[in-house]
Amino acid sequence: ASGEAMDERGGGEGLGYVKVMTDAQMEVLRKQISIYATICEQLVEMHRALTAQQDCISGMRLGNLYCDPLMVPGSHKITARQRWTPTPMQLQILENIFDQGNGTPSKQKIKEIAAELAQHGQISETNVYNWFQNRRARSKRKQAALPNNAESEAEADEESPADKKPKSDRPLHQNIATR
Amino acid sequence: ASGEAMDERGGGEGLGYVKVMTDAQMEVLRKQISIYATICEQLVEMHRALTAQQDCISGMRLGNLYCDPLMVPGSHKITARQRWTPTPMQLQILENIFDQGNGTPSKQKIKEIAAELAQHGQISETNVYNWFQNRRARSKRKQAALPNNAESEAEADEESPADKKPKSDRPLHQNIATR
DNA sequence: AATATATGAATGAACG
DNA sequence: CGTTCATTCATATATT
Repeated sequence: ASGEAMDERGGGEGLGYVKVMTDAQMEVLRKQISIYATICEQLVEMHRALTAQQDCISGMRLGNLYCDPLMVPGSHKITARQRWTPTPMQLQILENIFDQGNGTPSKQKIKEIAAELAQHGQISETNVYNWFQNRRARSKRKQAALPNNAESEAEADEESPADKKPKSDRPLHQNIATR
Repeated sequence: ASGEAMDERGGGEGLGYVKVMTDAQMEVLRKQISIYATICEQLVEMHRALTAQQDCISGMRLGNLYCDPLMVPGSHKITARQRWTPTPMQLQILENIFDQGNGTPSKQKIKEIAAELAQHGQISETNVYNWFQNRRARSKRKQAALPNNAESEAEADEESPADKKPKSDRPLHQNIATR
């Protein structure tokens, strides 16, 4: 039970169930991701091609901030946030690194990562450090929190076979233009 | 998708099983899609900005790739996630506990509370944890609001178990430039 | 229905 | 490091 204890949301009725997807639904999602991945790659490439020729339009760089790839998360960059929010691209990269298993990135590593991420948006080494700290802590917490809850009287709420460390599941399409 | 999971694993047993995903897995996918969606949006926008000046480079239009397709309706509606909603009974109990002043329900307490609430409806420890976090944070924020107003703030450690959901101040920052 | 508000959940940063 | 705080996001509910 409590497979993903720290993440499950109570459904509604007291009936203990595991929310699941059918193969068909899964297929839809897979396809969606695939489409996005493809489009992203194409767009990134296209962008490269375009910017490569931007030189001829010397004056028109839109300043230096010419909508650099995936700047600013939610929307456009107009809103100055006080706290850092990783851009999708940054997130992708971070997740990738995290999934590689090498736990606590050394100070040196942090620097490198930050440097790379800086190409995709504003970021500081502290941000990277915090991110890894949080990521790890939360991943851990998720995995815990399921030992005992047999005290639920009369509730046949116990099962959920698929339980594991939620860490190693690779989102089947993780990498795109990680550069 | 040929419907069911009749692929590998010959599963001769008459009971054809359905391959499914847990909530956690689903969440991963959802996030992935979300990220891609965002990246796509930004890339497209970026592309638009660039092509706007492309006139001098006429030959480089790359056709109309614009991933305008059915997806990316601005907000990725791929997977509407539902959230836990406390039953009146659960809410009552939670409020009671909260009003008892013990500001920080330790993990152990959380477990107990969750166990108790489970008798009145589906719930998880995370739900309880979140509830307290939010309750406290919002109670606090409310206090901080309108410091110098004729309204005296009979707040904090009052009782009134059945009381809840007072008026809200003005967050005034919900959505920003949402396209 | 469209908009506004309430509130569960996610998460960057800070604390001990 | 583990835990907590503060802020933000997304969705459920209420209001028009």
